[in-house]
Amino acid sequence: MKSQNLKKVGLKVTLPRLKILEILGKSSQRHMTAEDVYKALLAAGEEIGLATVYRVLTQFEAAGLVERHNFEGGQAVFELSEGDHHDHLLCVKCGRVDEFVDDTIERRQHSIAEKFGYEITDHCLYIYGVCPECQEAS
Amino acid sequence: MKSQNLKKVGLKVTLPRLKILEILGKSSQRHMTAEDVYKALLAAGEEIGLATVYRVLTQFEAAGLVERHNFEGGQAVFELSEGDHHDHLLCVKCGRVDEFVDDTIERRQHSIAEKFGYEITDHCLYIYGVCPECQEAS
DNA sequence: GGCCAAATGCGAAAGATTATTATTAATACA
DNA sequence: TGTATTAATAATAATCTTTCGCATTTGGCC
Repeated sequence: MKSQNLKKVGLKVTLPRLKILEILGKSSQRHMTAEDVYKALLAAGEEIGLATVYRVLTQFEAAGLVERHNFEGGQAVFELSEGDHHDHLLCVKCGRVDEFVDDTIERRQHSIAEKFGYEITDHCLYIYGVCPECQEAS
Repeated sequence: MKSQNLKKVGLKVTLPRLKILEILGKSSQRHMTAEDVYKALLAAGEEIGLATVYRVLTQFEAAGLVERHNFEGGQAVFELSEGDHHDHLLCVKCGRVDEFVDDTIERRQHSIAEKFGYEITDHCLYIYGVCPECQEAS
């Protein structure tokens, strides 16, 4: 039950929050901008303001329910957290996003942070490139 | 000579461009926002508009003279390219930035891109954490 | 020095995100 | 279940970053 997730992190169970969680979970794109979420809500017949979308997404991020990514392009994208950390491959032509995990890289990151004396709070790796489909198309 | 760099990439040698290159090279911070550069120019007595700073930095990026990074925080930061690719460690408390290179990670990235069929155009790795000084302070 | 394309300055505009405030809804608890 | 309390929402305005448009200036070249 989605509402349990909200209660667990100390957020009131409200319609906008439930709907936004639902959109993030059901949409065919796992990575959505606030604007994408807003449009999806409108398409689903929900009258929820863009400001609320931003506010809710920011709260979800603080609560660890979603992750925010600053990909190139000026707009932040949000993705439902599912416990599993992963990194991203992004197509610069079509915007496609692939996910991957690499334990070797993860371990190296930790040893680098250690070497510099940092306590890691977060880390992200973005590989930009041209995906197979877009290579063929050109 | 800085002006050689500009000519080489097909940009006219103008005062704003030279001054911006100079700021990027001389400033104690290697990583500056457009606003930082603008303020540094003012402090140096140069009357160069913010719009010009953005325009010039974008051209420099296209020409490969500088790199733009989308760190957390909404503002892009720019750094003089010096041929050497490197990744970044960022302190979330004080904003300090450290640089590092790790060949193992670089190689893994390429093999991951290959596995997914991507042609890499760019890649960046940001590790966020608390630097040694900020750990002591808290 | 003078011409022409390219670059700059300034102000306005666009785009993304956050703040304000009155109103509404959810929760706790009688 | 009804009500008080408190937090959340809507709507709009504000802010912040970045870009655009156009008149003016400058750099490169003859």
